[in-house]
Amino acid sequence: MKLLTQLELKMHFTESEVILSNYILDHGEEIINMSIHTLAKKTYSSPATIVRLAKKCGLSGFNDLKIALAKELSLHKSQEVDMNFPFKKEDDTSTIIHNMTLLHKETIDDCASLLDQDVLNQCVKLLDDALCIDLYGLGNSLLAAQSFAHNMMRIGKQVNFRTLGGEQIFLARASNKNHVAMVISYSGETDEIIRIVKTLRNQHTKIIAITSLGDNQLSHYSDLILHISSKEKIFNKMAPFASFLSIQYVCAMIYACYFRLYYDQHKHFKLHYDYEEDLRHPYYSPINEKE
Amino acid sequence: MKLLTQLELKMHFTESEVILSNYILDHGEEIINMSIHTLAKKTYSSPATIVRLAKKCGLSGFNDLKIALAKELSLHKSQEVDMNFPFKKEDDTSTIIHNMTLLHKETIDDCASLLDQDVLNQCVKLLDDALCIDLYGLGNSLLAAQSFAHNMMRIGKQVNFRTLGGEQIFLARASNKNHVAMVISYSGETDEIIRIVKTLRNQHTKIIAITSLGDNQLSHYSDLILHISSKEKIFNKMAPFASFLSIQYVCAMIYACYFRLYYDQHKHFKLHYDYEEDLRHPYYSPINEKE
DNA sequence: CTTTTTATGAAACAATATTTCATGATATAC
DNA sequence: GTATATCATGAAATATTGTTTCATAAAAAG
Repeated sequence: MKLLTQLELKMHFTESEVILSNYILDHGEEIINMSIHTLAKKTYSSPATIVRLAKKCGLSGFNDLKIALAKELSLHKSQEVDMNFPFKKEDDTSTIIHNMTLLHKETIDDCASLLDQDVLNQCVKLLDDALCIDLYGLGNSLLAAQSFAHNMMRIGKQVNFRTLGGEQIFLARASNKNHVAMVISYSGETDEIIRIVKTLRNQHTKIIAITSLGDNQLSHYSDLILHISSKEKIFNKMAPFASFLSIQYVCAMIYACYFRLYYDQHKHFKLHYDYEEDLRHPYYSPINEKE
Repeated sequence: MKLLTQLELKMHFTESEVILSNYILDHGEEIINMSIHTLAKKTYSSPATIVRLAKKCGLSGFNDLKIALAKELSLHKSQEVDMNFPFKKEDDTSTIIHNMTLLHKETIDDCASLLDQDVLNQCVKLLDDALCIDLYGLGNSLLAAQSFAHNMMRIGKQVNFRTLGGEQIFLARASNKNHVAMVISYSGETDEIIRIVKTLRNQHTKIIAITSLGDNQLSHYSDLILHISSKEKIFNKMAPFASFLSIQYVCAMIYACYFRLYYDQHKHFKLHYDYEEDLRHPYYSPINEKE
């Protein structure tokens, strides 16, 4: 049986053992860095009593108890983080890192469960057939999708986007039925984005939306919809970590599935992680070149 | 940093420490029930060497090492994905999603274990004291850090960067001892980056490097070094997913810790996830305005 | 009221961990 | 090439920490 469970049950515990077990339950992490004599003093008992308790719990001694405690406490740490308040003012660096790491992993899990395989396959098909792929989005949304554009271009598929404010509408006006537009917007209700989507519709451009769950105008005008995590509220108090990561994740999945179509063609390419190699040797090595 | 990670990395380890660390990695659970003298005998070393290794890993001694080991081993190991070949040509969409999701989560775990709390705290202190923060990096590296710049600027801290090719060197030349430069480069050996870092040194600019593990020129010239996962090889066959995510993760941690410093000042701000709200109402609500 | 059982901690003891220090190896300076 | 400094290392001394013994006192049983 688990140590912590036994300490809670206090089966056949004597008076001083009850005091001791309560102290251990209340001061878990501290005990681990305490000597048996210190703990004896704090609980107004003795080393002998502590060792007796440890043995009563099926352990060989106090050090064994410490290790059992360390193991169980490392598992017991709660695994839920509030996406809108990942940490408090009083939290120390270690807690912040822990919570922010969890937030990242939770976001990924969340996005994975929202990802519709069929829609993803249809998106990849659409992108493959497209003459031109155009990205639309504001601020962080477009930023998160830019690495997707870079990746696609590396394997020879053109992806266009405009970063200058207000210029995306011109890209939309210049598109046609052979284009596929990827429109990224969390709310799916921003005026500028809706204006763009309406324009795209007029041009008969195919539209893939990456947006949060629920009905919104963007979804209404789109051919295919890929959902991203909506646990992070629109008015996040800190920063749009989850939103950024979600978009990036969905784009990575699209890319991966697209890549598979041309796996043999590209698997021998030397693709450098951050363009540094590309900057040294601006052109990719040809497909048939030896590695 | 996690103990097991450090034992694997063997940074600045001596010969006998390497033997010892390998033995510990191979005999995890056994070590926990072993005395320091027994372990010394098994590894043909001495108690002194073991204590030295423990201290080198930031622990107080052998018992502390045992506890750290117990904690880390109790956390079950997740499935492993080859970061350089996350999926095969024959894999179906569901497998690709599964593997790519794991790759993302593994990368985050990996980065979390590589993150040095003390260095992070020092970075935040440096950034807080800085008159100006400048970002340097090529391609994806800079892209991944741009959302950091946006987040920082939202809470009133100026962060500069240049995206036009070759222009970053001018930013470096214009910096001085009151500036802090964040230089992001996976290899830490790209000519352009080294040229920039040397310039920054001449200008007495403080340098924070975000780079992969191991000695590289960038690390050599930097004041503080934050490491990112190096499991993804430089010549990744598919796309620099892990590299991009790693940089973004480290930047998110810096931002979160920086944010804490001014928690009260900013917690009532309405920070929108993707600038859409900002575009509607270009100016933040003042601090004292009711929510 | 005595005897037995039980709980308990002080202290002696044992084990385990840490530090010191001498040694030899290696690198660096002269 | 030699002198000097630096480093890695383990034996031994030392310190710390954990365990056991045992005397005592209180409670329960006879």
